Amino acid sequence: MVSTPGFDAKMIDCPALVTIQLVSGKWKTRILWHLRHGEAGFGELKRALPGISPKVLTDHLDALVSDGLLKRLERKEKNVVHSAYDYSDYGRTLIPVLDALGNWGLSHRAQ
Amino acid sequence: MVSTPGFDAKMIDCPALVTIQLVSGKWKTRILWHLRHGEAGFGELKRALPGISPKVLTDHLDALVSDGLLKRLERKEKNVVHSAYDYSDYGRTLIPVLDALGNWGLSHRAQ
DNA sequence: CAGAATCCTTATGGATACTG
DNA sequence: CAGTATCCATAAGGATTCTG
Repeated sequence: MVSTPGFDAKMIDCPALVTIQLVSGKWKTRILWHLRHGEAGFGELKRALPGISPKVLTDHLDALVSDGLLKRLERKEKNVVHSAYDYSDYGRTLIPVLDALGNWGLSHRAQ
Repeated sequence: MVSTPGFDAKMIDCPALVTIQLVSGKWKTRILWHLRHGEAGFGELKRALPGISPKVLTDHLDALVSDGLLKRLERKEKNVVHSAYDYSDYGRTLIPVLDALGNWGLSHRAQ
């Protein structure tokens, strides 16, 4: 898994670490970034992230759901299961922070 | 090393990833957090980060310097070498972003 | 479709002893 | 003091195949 461990005492020295832990992982920010446009299904995410394997996508989504940033929506049409992922209310509060990260990244690494 | 690879094309889809990459690493945010109070020597950092090994501290500092966030200051008193690390001007622009991360971490994980 | 199961490679971090 | 040099453990990520 890529999930976040419990609340480590060491984090007290560094509040930023708490947040970083939640979004660290090779594909987590890209998943979160993609979902800014609204929910997306497993397959859509897979297509949006060329190169990711189903196992790794599952790992990352599980971690994000388990950390409470995303919620999983399951719909059954007939006997076909379709699942989608979207921000939870809690996760949505992180978006401005992701914006701050993104803006810094753009202005300091672009060109 | 813990240094950041070149500018990956995939990052274009996710500007936040650019920033995250620079501060990902078990001790990087803690190092950066500590340096907010001003420069610190190798030994001081080591003491401030209980549990870190000299090799890992070196790895992380090298990465941060190589990514341009920190600068290394070397002073020779007699034949004794003392080195200290501090934010570069470039690195200092990241502080508000670290604050955003820290504030989110405090308000959403504390209690 | 949406994963689960397996197996495998490598990156990251760590312990310890040593050095200019 | 400020690191190097080694060797080691584990976690993170990946490729592939299979299934309800």
